[in-house]
Amino acid sequence: MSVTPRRLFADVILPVPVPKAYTYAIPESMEQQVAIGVRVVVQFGRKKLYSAVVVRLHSNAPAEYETKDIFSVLDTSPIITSHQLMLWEWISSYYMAFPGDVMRAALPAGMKLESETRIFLTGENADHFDLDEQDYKVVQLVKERKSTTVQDLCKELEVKNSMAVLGRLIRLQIIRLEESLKENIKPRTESVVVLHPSVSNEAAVNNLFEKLSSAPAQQRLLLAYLSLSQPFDWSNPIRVKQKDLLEKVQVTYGVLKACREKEIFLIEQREISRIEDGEATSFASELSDAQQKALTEVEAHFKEKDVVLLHGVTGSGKTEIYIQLIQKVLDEGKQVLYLLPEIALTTQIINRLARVFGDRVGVYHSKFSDAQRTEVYTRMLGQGTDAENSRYDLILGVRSSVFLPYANLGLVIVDEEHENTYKQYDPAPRYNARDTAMVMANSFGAKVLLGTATPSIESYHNALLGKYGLVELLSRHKDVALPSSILANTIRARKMKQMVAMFTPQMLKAIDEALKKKEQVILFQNRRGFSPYLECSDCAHIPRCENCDVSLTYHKAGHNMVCHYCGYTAKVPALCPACHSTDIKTRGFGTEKIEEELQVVFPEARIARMDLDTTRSRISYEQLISDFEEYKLDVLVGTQMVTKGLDFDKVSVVGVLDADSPLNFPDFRAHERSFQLMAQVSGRAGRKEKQGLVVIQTAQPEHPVLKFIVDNNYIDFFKSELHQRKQFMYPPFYRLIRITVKHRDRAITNAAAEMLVAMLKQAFGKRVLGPEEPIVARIQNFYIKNILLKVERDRSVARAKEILAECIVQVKGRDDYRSVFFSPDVDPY
DNA sequence: AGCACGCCGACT
DNA sequence: GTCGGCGTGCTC
Repeated sequence: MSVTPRRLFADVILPVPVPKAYTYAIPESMEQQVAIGVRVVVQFGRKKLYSAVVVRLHSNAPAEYETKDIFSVLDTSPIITSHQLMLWEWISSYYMAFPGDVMRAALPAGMKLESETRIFLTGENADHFDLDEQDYKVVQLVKERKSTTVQDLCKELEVKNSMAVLGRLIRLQIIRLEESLKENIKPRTESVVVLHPSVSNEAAVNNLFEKLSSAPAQQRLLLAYLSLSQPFDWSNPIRVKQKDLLEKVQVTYGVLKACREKEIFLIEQREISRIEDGEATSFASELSDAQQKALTEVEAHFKEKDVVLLHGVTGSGKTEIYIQLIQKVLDEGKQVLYLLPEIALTTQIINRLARVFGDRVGVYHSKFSDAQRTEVYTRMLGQGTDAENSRYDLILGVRSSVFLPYANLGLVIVDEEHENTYKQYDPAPRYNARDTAMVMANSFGAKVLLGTATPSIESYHNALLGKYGLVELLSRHKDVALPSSILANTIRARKMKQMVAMFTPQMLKAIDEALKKKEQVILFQNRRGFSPYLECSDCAHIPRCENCDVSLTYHKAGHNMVCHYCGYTAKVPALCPACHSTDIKTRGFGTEKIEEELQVVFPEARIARMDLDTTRSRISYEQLISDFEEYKLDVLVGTQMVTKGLDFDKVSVVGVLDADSPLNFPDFRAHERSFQLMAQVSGRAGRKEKQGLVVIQTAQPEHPVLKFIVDNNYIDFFKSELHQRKQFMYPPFYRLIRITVKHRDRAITNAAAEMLVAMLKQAFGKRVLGPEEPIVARIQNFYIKNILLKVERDRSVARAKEILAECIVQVKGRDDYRSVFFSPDVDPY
């Protein structure tokens, strides 16, 4: 009778798009280290090693397959918390994404170690075992180069079972694996100065002063140190930055060095964050009566409700209210997450919060390097080197910061709650950070504040239903008047031949008057559908992308044509490829064209353009903004970007060049988006004592949405929109799932989409829409069809998703549809 | 995702 | 006759 040894198994999430966790055996030597939330290295497939995250431990040996052993363990303590794992699971099931996709989105690249796994000799055991020829060869190879990567080693070995050899050597602890980060994160340090321990009381200092009578520079240094390190505490002398000290005394490093040698000072290295941190210098400013009232209301709602919607018009000073709330939560010893959309996370707001909260603020921005993001992550785990001080209490971040390892979250602020950039689209998981943050908050029992000037229909509806608390702040701060808006009829102006380029007389008059008064102007052009393209004047040929069904966008810089979907670039042809005419002209108008035409009309004006092309780097973006702030520019022409969170005092006129394209966008959110867009741009007009003017150019001045915008009437807009949503079965009454069908062959795409629709209709009837051809029906040589599934709010969405998943499996089961891609997008934007 | 296996075209 | 194209299926 033999007793089989109890073997432990670990289910792990791999960073690959497979539908579930995989089970690996835990070698006895690793039993102590393997825990839920630690990363392990495992072999997956024939020769690939991955770092995976342990999500479950058990002792049920799987019957249907052989388990492989875990190769090695990477962490000594979990780097994923239980809250995070819960969140991963929720995202994976709610957004129908693979766990591996969630893992990829959740961890900064530095912790994913798809980077390079390196092999090292442990320097032990090599002589203690009888190694066969292959083992020996591996050991020799590793020895020769000190360390090597798994990939290189396998290439060189030219044996089939090299993974098995590696595994054996690891188990014998002859070699070990280590994840080397591509970008090695060295802590940044600074020099700090502190009194030498021998100078431990006032008498010692006085004594020193006398000794230094012949060294006035050193005396001054000592004096400056004492004044910089106020309030002084002998038992715990304060460390002063070397840089500050030397600057104050205006002496060179040599003087300080002399002091160190005389054992007056110690110079130490202190690890600092890569993120600029300031001391907390200013306190939150006083709230106005309206702000104070709103704050009180928010807090009152929080007593009963978990989520509060703060509807505050632009310029009403929501940020001050946030600061007060953050302060209170931090005082309770809890953490705060302040979510902002990508474009709104500017240095303006970062600096403002850093001034109030100092180095308790961590910033998580996609434009920061991976090293910086990894640092924020590890500090949140409390694994920074300076442990007690290191944990951030306030995270200021974009979408992906919902994935950080919070320990005791108390409050989440979602600023610009309505922003569609909170929804990730491109790589799965297609999650909405606002909704995900609410789930995360819920697991901590934390409160959520949604702030916006133009609430999303969903959120406002929830507020009116009483699910969220609602606080309205509808007057601007410091009694600044809301701007007045006028509609400029482009059809009539065109008929009467009053248009100058793309400008109506009203628009020109407004710009002219502003310029004369030395005030600034912002012109907004919705990018979508109006990028400049080329057209042959003789045969009307339009250059198109080879891989996608779109016309190529003309870029003046470089004189080339670019596809905005796949990046395909081509030089502008000298002759029309269709008719060999030389008369090729640009059509449509983008910001570039507007800037050009405007310069012709107002040759004196200093005009700049702000769009994707001019703001590729963070520096150029900030440069533009500061130039505009410092009044080095008169007019800023821009896309979406100019609508977000920028506060300029001298802007008196805002022009919307084309209100029609967003209004006519074929999508159920077109009206909502238009309202938000125009309300946001309008909000840029008229700060301080002056009322601003907004000029909206449109071909349909009777459009009801434009009426609501001109009247600044959100409530009635909301009511009318809600009515439509109900009638046409859209959110918030129905949940949407959009399924994108993709294949290289148009006929197969269409047939597979039709088949899926037919199957879905059996289960969902008329709640299935499509298949529809998207605006761009071919991207990178894949033909695309969309299917829309509507699910009632009170129906089980989970069940609907199950049915959908089953249907997809069945369609993919058909021989000819095997290679068709189906990607579901839950709550699409 | 990555990799192997497998079945069809242009080469020694 | 093979080398290699990428379509398909599997990975604990």
